[in-house]
Amino acid sequence: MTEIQQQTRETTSTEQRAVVVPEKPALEGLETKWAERWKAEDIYAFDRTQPRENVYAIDTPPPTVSGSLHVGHVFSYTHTDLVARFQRMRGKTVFYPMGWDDNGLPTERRVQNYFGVRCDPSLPYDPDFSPPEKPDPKRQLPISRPNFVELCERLVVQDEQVFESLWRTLGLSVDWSQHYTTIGPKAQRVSQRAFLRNYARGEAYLTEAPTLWDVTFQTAVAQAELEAREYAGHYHRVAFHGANGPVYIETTRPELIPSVVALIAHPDDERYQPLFGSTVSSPVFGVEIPVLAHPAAEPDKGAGIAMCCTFGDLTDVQWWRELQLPVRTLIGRDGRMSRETPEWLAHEPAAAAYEDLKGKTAFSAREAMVAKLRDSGDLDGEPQPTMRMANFYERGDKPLEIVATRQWYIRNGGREADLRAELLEDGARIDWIPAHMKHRYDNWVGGLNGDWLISRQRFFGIPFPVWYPLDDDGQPDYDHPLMPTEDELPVDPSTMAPRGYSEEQRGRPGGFMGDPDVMDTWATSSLTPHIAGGWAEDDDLWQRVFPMDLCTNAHDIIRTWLFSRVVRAHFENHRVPWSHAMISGFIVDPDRKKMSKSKGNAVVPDEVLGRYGADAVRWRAAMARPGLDSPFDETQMKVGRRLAMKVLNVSRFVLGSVGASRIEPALVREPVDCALLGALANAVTGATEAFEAYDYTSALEVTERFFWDFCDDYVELVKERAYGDEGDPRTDSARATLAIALHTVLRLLAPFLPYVTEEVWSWWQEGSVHRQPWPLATDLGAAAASTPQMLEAVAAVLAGIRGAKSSAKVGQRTPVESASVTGDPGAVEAV
RNA sequence: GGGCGUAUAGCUCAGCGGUAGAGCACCUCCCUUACAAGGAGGUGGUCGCAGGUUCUAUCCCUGCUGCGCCCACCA
Repeated sequence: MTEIQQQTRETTSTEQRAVVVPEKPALEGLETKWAERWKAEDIYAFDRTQPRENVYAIDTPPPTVSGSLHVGHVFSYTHTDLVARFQRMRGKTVFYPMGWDDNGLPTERRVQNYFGVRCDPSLPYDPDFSPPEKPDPKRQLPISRPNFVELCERLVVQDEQVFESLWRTLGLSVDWSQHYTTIGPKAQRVSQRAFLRNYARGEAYLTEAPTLWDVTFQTAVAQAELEAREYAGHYHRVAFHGANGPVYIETTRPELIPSVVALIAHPDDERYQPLFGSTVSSPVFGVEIPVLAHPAAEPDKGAGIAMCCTFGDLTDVQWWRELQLPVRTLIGRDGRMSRETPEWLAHEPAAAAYEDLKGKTAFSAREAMVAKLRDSGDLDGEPQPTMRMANFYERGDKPLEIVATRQWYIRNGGREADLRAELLEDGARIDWIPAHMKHRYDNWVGGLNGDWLISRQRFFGIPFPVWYPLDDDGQPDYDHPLMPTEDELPVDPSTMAPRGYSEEQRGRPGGFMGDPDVMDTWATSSLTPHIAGGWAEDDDLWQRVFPMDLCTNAHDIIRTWLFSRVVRAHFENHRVPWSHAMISGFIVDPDRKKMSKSKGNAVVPDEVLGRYGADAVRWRAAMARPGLDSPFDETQMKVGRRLAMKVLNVSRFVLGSVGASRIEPALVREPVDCALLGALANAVTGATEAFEAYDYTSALEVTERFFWDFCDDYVELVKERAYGDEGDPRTDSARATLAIALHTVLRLLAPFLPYVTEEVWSWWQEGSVHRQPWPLATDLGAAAASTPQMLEAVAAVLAGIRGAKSSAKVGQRTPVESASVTGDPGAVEAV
């Protein structure tokens, strides 16, 4: 326990102060009242003078501020907060920063829609620009990149205020002075510094390679951002012409026939063995192409022989690489067929046939191609409709193309068995909650098929701190990039010149060009421990918070955020960035479908918080165990609200009617009182053990069980005795027990119901309940060693009497004339 | 196709070797001096299916089925 808290403990347990209980206690208004007080008094401030062993550090996912939050977010952030509050009361100073993920494509899209603009990097900066009064989403106004970035920065500030306000209302015990953004100067410095170090150590590299490409956003996309979706298409049975007759292949993408580089079948496939080594000519175009063998060809798929194009899919990439085939790219970055006739189609009849395909989208090129195949008689039968899975960018709505482009990568084990094994070992060093979530990590790392692509052809992001020298012809030399020193960071190569060059040399032969790309947002958010923890900038802080104790995120971003942080810390710090990973499930709709704004089934947090109050929503969140999906059900919020109301009312009774009795365990003498404290001691122990194992749900259940029994049975039972005269040992015992139980149970409930517990605490205690020490069974005195059996027996008698009254259909106030209690506590008869 | 999880009262979930528990919902009663956005009492289950281990299985093992998620799947 820290010194601070030891002092607090003495203060609260000895001081007697006036008890002020409101006439009509209510939940309404508690959020505003206490959120303001917590902010003003800095209740959740991190104490950076504490040594590492007294620190509990949390890495929290920075929410995408341009998105919208739904109750799922509210629940999982609450889970983190439960742990934070428990650890704080256990005596740790909690490092609990909040970040906003505000860079990247989601922000760009929101700016486009919000202001009705689009970025055109060819335009010059307009210092007097102001966005259109009435945005027309159909006619987006083209603006310069600097103007566009200004709008992004303006909008995220607005969005971040909304988010912060929601988190404060929810009662997250974040230290807001530690907050960061993924586009801010600190994030820029950290991202660029880490990148420079990755580059210097050979972990980051630039290369030209086939890349998954989104034609809508015109940017490269990483493996982690893929989503396989069903996509309707047709199988086309198409004839290639060999020396001994036609060879039929089946394809869903006939528009790629002009870029075919080989036909490929399995080496053991007897049907095609005679053709291996020969050539066939492509339909319509008459291009001679080889027939080759490769084990990745599947004999039972389609015709068993596939056309390999550069590039139709990832198998094509594999064949191209392993069989050293030429590149015949036709689909460009805009998703359209090349407007130039490529050299391999320069001869007739290919050149004439290609004229009709030039500049067409993949879709219309397909139609044109099918018509040509019909004309030439190379289409066998009619196209057969089929549903297949295709790769999409998770934010896009057109299937990805594969385009050869120059991109920055960070090694992640996708190409190296040794590194992959090390990263799997890292996963095993993390304590996963729940444990089975480690499988997700292992599956992902084990299934990587390439390094991590971090460059994006977008505008609002952290630029690569890189320039390229231009040779005498003005061509960039990508093999000798120019880098800044770390103390120059952050840099923007689009507005700054590299050392030794002047701005006039930009784009000139013998001069330089800036790298035009930005980093993907994961390349920044993979460094959240470093950004928040002051890596390489505030070493004193860094030493106190890293490695962190806990990372929390939902299971869908194990493959992205969690894994990428492991990669960066592996290279930079040679260790895992946190000891524990607590994985949240989703909040799903009543049909168990994932909530999402696009499906229209997302529940807006403000409404729920307004209707039931933050404590009730937090209570419901706490009922969802780590890793388990939980259906949203509003009726359950009422239960949380009822608990919060009960806390107010029973506290009002204990403190108001009975008086602020002393918290003196020595006064507790009566057997029933001792039994109550015994039950409380069990609850304290149970809740503590559960919380230490990150099982906040069980901690709540144990606490609630005690609390309801306390209210329903014990309080009813001792009312009369508690109303007695002070000085009567029986009365004093009852009152002390009530006070001790309330004093303890408020602290047990504080992580779950921060508002109502704080409110009640303020009626009779100094300071914030959230800075109090977590209760210990040993604080309850000798009486707490009693077993709760006596209480259970009495409760059973009470239940028997109540049952008898209920059967007799009389009010519970009705006096009992006689009751007989036998050794079997269940057998109670009342008249 | 591979992996992971899950299957218990109408709903949400706990239990995990000794013939079933909670909350909600439902029914009944009670406006009781902490509490009607309450209180009290009660109804309700061959614990997915089929085998196996065991004196005993909801719980352990095997197989199957349903559901969910992740991955793979563009010929």
